[in-house]
Amino acid sequence: MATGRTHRPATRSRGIPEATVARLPLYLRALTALSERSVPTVSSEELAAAAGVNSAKLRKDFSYLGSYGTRGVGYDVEYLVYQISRELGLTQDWPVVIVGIGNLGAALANYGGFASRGFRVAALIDADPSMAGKPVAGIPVQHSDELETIVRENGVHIGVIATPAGAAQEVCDRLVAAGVTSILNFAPTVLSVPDGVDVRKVDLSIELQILAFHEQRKAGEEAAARTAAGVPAPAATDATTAADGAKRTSATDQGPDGDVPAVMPA
Amino acid sequence: MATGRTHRPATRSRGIPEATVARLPLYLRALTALSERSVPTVSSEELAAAAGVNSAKLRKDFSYLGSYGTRGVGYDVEYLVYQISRELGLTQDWPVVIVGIGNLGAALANYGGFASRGFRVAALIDADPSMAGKPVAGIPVQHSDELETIVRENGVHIGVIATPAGAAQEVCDRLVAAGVTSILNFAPTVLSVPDGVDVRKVDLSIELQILAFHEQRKAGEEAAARTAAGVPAPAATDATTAADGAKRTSATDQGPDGDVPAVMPA
DNA sequence: GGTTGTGAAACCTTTCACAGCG
DNA sequence: CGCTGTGAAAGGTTTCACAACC
Repeated sequence: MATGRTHRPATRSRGIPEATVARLPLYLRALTALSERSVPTVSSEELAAAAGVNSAKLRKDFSYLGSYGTRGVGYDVEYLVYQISRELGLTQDWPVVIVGIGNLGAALANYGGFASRGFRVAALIDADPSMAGKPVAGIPVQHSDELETIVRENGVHIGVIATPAGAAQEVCDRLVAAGVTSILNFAPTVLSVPDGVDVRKVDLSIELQILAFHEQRKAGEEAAARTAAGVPAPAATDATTAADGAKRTSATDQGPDGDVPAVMPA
Repeated sequence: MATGRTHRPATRSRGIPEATVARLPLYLRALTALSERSVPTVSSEELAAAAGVNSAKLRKDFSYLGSYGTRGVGYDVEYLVYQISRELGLTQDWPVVIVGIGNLGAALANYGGFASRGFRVAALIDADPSMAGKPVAGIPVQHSDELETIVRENGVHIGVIATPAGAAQEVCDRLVAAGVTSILNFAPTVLSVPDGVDVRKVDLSIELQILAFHEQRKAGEEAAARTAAGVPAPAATDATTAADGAKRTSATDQGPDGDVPAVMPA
């Protein structure tokens, strides 16, 4: 594993596990909802249910941030919102550029969740000259020629790539050269980036394929469960998958778990 | 852990770890590209580079599927494509419905990656009556009233939710009631589903927040590294900072790592 | 009473390193 | 020789369960 840094020699204090970091936004969302309903405090149990994780995990996660709760009472909603926001770096606002304004790019530009958190869409960029000037989500699209200028002048550190696969690497290179150090990639490609640049990848078809795997397994199980010595069907795996809680109909662990996109210090 | 079913006589073999399952689509994509270039065989090293993981991991992953390689040579591309496709359940085709045809829904409908794998968009559904009949990606949008009928008549097991947050739970309930057992959720909500239904969640703003966390940390490190006794900045982490990795510009481990969306047995 | 915070155990994932085979 | 396949070690994550505290 060539990976340059990543390792970080044990980073004492403030050594928040990746798995925990990935869940903080989930807690933040749940807390924000509570805050809007003016709920003053929550127990780990309640908050965990709202965020779709279990309470032991949530308490452990919070323990990495510090001791922000009160025994016998719970957590102060407002205070926690602030602490988590600060930890995630959302108390400042991050200018973001979106490159590739097709349907997906437009969807991203219109997505309210950005502005509500510490993100601001600084510019929309597309290679198609006929798009230039056209407003999307109230922001005029700019031509790729401007990419470097835009990134530099706005001090953009985070870029979103929503171009076709073929254009992604070049866009990535230009973003990085202009100063971007974090990239959210929606194109179905593995991006090469220099050391020190983080890439996260979101891939629709990969998510579906993972679902298909489990779906197939369900079908196999059904068949196998009733057929004892049945067909040479795709061998019903262990189980792991589904089934876990009682017959409850509440979400129990929807959040992060263990896969797909991830930060990679390049 | 109230383990509902799970029992199953321990069905040995075929116990593929979740982390591995999440990477199979990555390998498949890389292999498909090689296949298109008519490359007959690959070594674990080459394939790993193309998929953005390291070779030891890749070999371990493949070892769960069986021994499909040849020592001293590598893996047969076509054969591996087939084996992985089969393992993921992509040799059959999965009808999928997309609910909520806004920008995101349209982007999904237009996304080529679906059809190319074993997925077929069986229907597009939206609650807005004025959308009804309008073709998106060549498929006419149908009104939500038809949801149950569409799901049943097409034998749909996988549903994609791209509605606003407020509508997601209701849509989810209806999909599940009609027979859907796997859901890909793009709405920023935690969905409640009965036991046995898998949910995967893709959340744009969460991905950005995770990037922001690392971005912030980078800034903190820089400041701290040069300031020894500097400002009371957000507590600078350790700081492996400066030069340490090679100057390589290749991606090393972009793929899955350990967070975000995941299957959740409900 | 109730609920947090946390060591310790259990579990899962990645990485190492090399035996085994073509 | 080269490369796979895999035990074993290392590291990370989740869960347990209970002491500490309000």
